[in-house]
Amino acid sequence: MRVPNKRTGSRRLPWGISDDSSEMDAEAVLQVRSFNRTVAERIGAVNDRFLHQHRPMNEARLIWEIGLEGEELRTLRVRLGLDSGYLTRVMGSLAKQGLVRVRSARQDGRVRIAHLTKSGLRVRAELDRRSDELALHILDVLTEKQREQLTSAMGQVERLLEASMIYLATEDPTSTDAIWCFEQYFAELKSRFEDGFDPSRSISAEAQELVPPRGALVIARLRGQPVGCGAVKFGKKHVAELKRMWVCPTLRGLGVGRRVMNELERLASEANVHLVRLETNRTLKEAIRLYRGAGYVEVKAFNAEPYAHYWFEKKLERSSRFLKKNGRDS
Amino acid sequence: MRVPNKRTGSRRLPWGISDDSSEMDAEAVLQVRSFNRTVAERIGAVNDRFLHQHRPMNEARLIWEIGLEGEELRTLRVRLGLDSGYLTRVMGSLAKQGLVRVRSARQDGRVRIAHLTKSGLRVRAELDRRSDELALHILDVLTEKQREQLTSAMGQVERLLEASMIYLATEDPTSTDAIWCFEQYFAELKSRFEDGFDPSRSISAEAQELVPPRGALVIARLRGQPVGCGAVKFGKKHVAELKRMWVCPTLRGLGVGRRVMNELERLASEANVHLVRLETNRTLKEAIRLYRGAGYVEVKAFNAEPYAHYWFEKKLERSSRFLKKNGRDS
DNA sequence: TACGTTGTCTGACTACAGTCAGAGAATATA
DNA sequence: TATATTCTCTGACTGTAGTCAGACAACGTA
Repeated sequence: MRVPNKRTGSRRLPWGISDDSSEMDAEAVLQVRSFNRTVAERIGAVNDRFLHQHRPMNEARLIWEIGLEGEELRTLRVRLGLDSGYLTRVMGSLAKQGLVRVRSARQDGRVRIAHLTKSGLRVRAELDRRSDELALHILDVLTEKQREQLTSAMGQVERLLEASMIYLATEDPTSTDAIWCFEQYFAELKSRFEDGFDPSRSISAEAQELVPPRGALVIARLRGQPVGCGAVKFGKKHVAELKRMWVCPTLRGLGVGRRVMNELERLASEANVHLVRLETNRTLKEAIRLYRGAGYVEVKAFNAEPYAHYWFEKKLERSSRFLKKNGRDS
Repeated sequence: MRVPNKRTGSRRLPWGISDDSSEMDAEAVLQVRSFNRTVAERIGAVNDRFLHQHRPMNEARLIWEIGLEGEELRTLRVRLGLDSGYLTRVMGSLAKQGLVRVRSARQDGRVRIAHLTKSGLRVRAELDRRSDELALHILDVLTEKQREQLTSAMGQVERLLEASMIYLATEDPTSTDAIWCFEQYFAELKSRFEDGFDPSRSISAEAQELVPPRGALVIARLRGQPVGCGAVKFGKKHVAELKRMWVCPTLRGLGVGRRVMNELERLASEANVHLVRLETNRTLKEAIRLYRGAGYVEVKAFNAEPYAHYWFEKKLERSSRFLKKNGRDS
């Protein structure tokens, strides 16, 4: 796992939030530790035994992930993080038990596809059932009110833990993931703007403008999947423009946009930018709130972007803060 | 693990709460499942790798559990649920690494006691540090507000999951655990009553009165530890009395008292009791609320208990509910 | 057509988790 | 004093997780 890397990676970002990690509430740390111990370790172990009952964990995971429609081995390998030789063996064991059948793909003779047999599907349904049963067993003894409290608290913990697992990286704007993010972004603009959105009418941000030294693209990821992005174009006279700020709808309100923006500002600052500007559409209320909250102030139009209603800018403090932080943390 | 037993055990109790488990909110079940998957499996696995880094899990657990003062092997065996042969081997491995020293106990030459050496203590401190670090890493990228939300939600989840892990059993009132519970109960009365509490002045409930056919003692346990109790004395004319209702202070408000009471009522009902009575002191406000909420109504004093201010009673419905439920669930 | 790449499979490992049967010493009990 | 019990230790297992190197066929590309 990349936990240590992720960690040092996050440390280097001067989000302003990690500022006080040394003075962080000791009670909070204790609560998280206690939670880890009680829930992640103890409940986790009980879960495994109860759910998989006599079936090796990886067999159960595979049966689950193959799903009803079958799945390519290479996909499974990546998704479950298994060694290719190991996967072959576990798959062979499942095949010997008559739970899966593996065949080559039509289009590409190299890739192999696993399907669940009928009895494989039965086993999968059984896993599903036990999962339900475990959940019911937990809820069973609680009162209605407690159940509501528990599920809502669980949802919150999940969401915030996921937030803490999101990490940022500067990436190539021509990668498939980058293009996917841009598509999501455009699709959202199109659906939200009062009169749609046509990228060709808007001010461009070509791929070559989003790589050093002309700019940068930051992608936020959760478990390897892209969940947000933001770009910056370094212009003349120490001025830069923010572009394509997008966060996956299900993960909004968790500060991802803020983190992306801070990272873009950091990159701009490193590129000797003194002023960051951006324009936005009036329908993007969360974004506008984000900008204002981060210290952006409204100015009059500095370009002719047809879809924009507001123009913002923010002076970057060129104090020793960033340098000091980078020096201290890296 | 005793999960399955616990489950059927809990199913047999007509708590009135588990009534609707079949119609239980499907969303709640989905939320719990999702939580189990995300938190218990994923985060749990990351935890382990990160915390133990290259050290076998059981070695790490042992180092942790031996603690600063040392611990008897038999205690460790029970606490961690390890096979005795296996424990010897793991302990041997730790000894070979110079992390622990094992010696025989003075009083009893059979029992062996493990102590951490200096380098063992260092390793333990390192585990401790990494545990902190992991917590910090989770909190790191969150805003102050999110941190508060997360820790409070974590606390709630922990508490409610623990509530769901509490199970009840009818037990022998002369066991050390039963006596411990009574001591806790008396100690609490003594500290809360306006003029203290002296058990000898109060109406008795001897051990032999709390075993069938004269009565029963129910003990609530969490991870094997007693955390609450309640007793019932079956009297003449189909009348029973509730006694010694106590719940560990840290676990109040989770419905444990209610569950104990329901179980006592069920036992009374089985013993052909029609009316349950109890008396209580005015300082025990939660208990009074519990009784009223469960359908007990205040009546005039039916005994001369010197510490009582209120007397309550409740008619047990002798409908077919209990019988039907028992028939259906067992 | 040659060559590198991709995806899979095999063999040969290591290490940890966990179980079972039985030996042996120290202690408790009849 | 004889016998049972408690606690630990040893040996001999099984099964799962996980790694590494290399073989090989199918495919894409120069």
